[in-house]
Amino acid sequence: MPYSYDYPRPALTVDCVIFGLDEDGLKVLLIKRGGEPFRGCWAIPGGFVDMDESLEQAARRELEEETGLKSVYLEQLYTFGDPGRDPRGRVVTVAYWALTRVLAEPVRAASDADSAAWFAVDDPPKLAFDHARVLEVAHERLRSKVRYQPVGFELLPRDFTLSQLQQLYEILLDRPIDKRNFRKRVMDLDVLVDTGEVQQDVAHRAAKLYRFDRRRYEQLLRSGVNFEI
Amino acid sequence: MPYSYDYPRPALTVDCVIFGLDEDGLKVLLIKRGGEPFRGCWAIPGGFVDMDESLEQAARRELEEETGLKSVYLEQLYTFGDPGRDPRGRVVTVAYWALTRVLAEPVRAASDADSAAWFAVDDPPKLAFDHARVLEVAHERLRSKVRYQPVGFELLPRDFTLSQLQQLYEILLDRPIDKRNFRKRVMDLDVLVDTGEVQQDVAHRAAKLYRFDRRRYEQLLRSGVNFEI
DNA sequence: CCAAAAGTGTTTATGATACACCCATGT
DNA sequence: ACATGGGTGTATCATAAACACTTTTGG
Repeated sequence: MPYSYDYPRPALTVDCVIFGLDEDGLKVLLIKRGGEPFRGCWAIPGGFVDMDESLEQAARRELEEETGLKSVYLEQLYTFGDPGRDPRGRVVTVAYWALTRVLAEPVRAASDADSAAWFAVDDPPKLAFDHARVLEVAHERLRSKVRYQPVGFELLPRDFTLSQLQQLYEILLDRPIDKRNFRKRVMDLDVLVDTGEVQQDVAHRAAKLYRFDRRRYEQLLRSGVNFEI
Repeated sequence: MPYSYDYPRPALTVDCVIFGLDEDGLKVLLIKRGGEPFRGCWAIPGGFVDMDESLEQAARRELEEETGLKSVYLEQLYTFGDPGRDPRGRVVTVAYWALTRVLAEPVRAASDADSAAWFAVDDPPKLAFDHARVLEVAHERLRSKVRYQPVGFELLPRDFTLSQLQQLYEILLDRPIDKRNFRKRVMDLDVLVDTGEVQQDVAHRAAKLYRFDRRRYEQLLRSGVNFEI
């Protein structure tokens, strides 16, 4: 092999911080480690990068292997590489993050992990490695991103009410939002389609169901529209 | 060594996209490669991560070795790791970026590189590896960051006039800015100190010189002030 | 006295915020 | 009929944008 490198190399892993939402608030998907080190400890799902796959492919593969979750839109978060972050030696990890619908995606314990479960982001268990820091960085990123991009739709069922959407934003932004102003802004963004359906089985007036129009959103995004909420 | 990893490992490098500014506009610092592959080709400065240094330390070290530049504030940009981005085999690179004053920092050709030089960001030479893409991502990041954080001060001499600052923002944002509105906004941010000095040797009324008050800026940033320009 | 950039306020337009009541449905 | 959340409009305030002339200095 011409010009091959022959240095000692750090090991390379990927980790996936997956946020979800249920009635109680914002959740994060963790796995219980089946092997050493930190056996039995909760951790962010992830694992080693194979030589022939891209970083994102690796993240996607590990996520599915460990939690059963697939087809989420992963975004690169940050690369953590301080010496000493792994007791076994030098390990650099490229962290990804994503949003998903908790209820629509029941997680299963899978091959590499004892079990997987959702935890409140505000009150996570003790985490392996420097994963508490990774989670913190991901949570910051989510909070900052939600302000200027309509990321939240990924956290809701496909069809949702405006009140659900508002609750979501109130959780993410951690402040109450005025109902009329919120609806005005959201409808002005022009990225929701009215499904024509309404909520079922509620003990009050049924709310209209909307759906996020990703196509339209990407169109508007390219044309420079501002999606600040 | 307990629990040691024994997988094939990608090689790990760091790269530093350094932006500067001179009379002609926005510049980027490149080195001419002294070895294969891409010998003689221009590239973003960078190199291998040692086993005992952090990623940022590695970036800082490589930057100084190859260009003589030190003490810049590096920020992590993105990690590029597609298989095939390096002809020698699997190489993952963690890219950093920074802003610096071109004139205050004459670059020298250094050990690992034939030579270093500044190039117009809009018209770079053909670059090694996927460095054209890396530069593109860095440029996007700069443009998006400059909108809500006063990053630009790093590109100017320590003492500068409001017109210089405005020119800088016009270059970065690529649009003309109204002089009175710009001055109003900038002075309202309350992060400039009047040095009491004025420009020397200009063939017109001498402008006042200001200095960026980083201490004050970080204070305000923590207290949640918005620095949108 | 001319050229060249520095410096300075006010008006207008736009978008953000605050705010309260009636409606539809299930029990 | 009542409890529960769904749905709607307007007035006010704050911030952003548009805009033109006088001042200083060196040549």
